[in-house]
Amino acid sequence: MADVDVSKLSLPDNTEGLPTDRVYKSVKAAIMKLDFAPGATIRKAALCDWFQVSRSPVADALNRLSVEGLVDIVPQSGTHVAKLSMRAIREDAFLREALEVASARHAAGHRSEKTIQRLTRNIEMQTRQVEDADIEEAFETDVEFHRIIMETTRVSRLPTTVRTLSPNVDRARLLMVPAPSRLADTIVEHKSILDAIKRSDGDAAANAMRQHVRQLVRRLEPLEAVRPDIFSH
Amino acid sequence: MADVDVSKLSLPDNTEGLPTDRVYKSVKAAIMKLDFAPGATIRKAALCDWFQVSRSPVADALNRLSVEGLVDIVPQSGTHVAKLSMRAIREDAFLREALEVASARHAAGHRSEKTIQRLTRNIEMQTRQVEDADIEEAFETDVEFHRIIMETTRVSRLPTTVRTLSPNVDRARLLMVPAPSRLADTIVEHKSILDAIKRSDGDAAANAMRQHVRQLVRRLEPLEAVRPDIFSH
DNA sequence: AGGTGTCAACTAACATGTTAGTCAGAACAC
DNA sequence: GTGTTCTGACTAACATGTTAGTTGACACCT
Repeated sequence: MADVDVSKLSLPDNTEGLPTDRVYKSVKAAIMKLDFAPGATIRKAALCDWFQVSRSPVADALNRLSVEGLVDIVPQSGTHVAKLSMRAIREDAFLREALEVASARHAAGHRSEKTIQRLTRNIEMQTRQVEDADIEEAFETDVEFHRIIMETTRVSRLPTTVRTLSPNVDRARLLMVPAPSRLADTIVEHKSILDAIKRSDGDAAANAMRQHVRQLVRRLEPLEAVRPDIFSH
Repeated sequence: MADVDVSKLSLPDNTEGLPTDRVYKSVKAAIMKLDFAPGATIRKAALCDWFQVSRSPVADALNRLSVEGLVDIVPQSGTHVAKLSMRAIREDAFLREALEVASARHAAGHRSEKTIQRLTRNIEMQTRQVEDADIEEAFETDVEFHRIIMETTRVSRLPTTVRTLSPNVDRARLLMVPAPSRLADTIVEHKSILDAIKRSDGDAAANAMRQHVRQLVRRLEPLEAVRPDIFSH
């Protein structure tokens, strides 16, 4: 498999923070943005050259990514960007669904005026952004909607945990062409989640969130056939 | 804070596997069994002596444990066993509940005769073990009950993920004196979970599992007052 | 006595030399 | 042409020397 293109890495000259963290964040971002193709070989020496650091911080950073499942390190052989697989995506999606649904149920059981206000405004904002075809911003507002709900749980690491547990869902999502009709559907689904939270109806909030999250993986299913090069069976 | 007692580590002479893995597994086990007291200082040099390896594998192993939240590495200063905190326990418990509940719902929606048979036998076995006061074995059978349900999801890493996401729940659990009456309650709760799965009633299975899992954290709440030495507030 | 500055000891992070395992390809046998 | 063996280049893992940041204790000043 071809090598990754280190020139796609960000912050090569930024010298702030610990070298290990710089390499970790930079490589992780490249993998999550698909700038590093799934299956490609990562050459540690190339990273050492690029960041102008020794092998230690590079090895440490890749070890961390290995724990998260973003790279595969074959002992005494080589390091590769983890391939996508429909199995991994479905597994990730199960974990994400579990945590998102539990968060929605919690939000309904512990609703506050403040939260409802934030969610209401969020939906209004996204509605406007979709009308104006601001796809990029609408996407970010969508993520924010989920973050607001997760924050009600007071589990501070929840947003990070969800992303860490389901990296393949996020990577695969980038391969989809964003259908405008889907954005409208998203808003409808968000509204029904908010409605359930307003009524303090935990079951309804959980069900609405479950339906919402399942739309994503449902739309990811066809990807494997379209891009077999970056999928491992 | 006092240093950890390296002599409590297992397998000092076992020379199989990669050094990094040996150190990692050994130290992790010591932390999870509370052989390494929460808050105690881990001296890397002592680990090097104990395992007869250089600083590299020790540092790598502790980095992995740091990512999992089991040790706190203070840059250029020192490494400590993560303290317990009721906040961390509640956060862990939320994640565990979310995943266990989702698993139970899935089991009810995808029930097979084989699974029902295994769960039925598991409950019978635990009933006998409780009658015979085989506390240790009953505990293991309890864990197995949850594992069977998680296996229905086909998410192979689920049992590992649950444990990795909630280490503080497992550590705190060791501090409790096992009340015999609790074991009897456990069996009743397992039965109601199994009943719901038999009926393919996802909502009921989820609710039963939620009630069951919440018993644990409810019983952990008083611990902070009893053992303030290993809790950080 | 209480607060402050300095310094020495200790620590993790980083650099680099060394070891051993892996793999692709060449050479060879059939 | 096909399958096998060998070999050399490449890799991650490990050992060890070096650097720089933190901490706590002690002396010193107020």
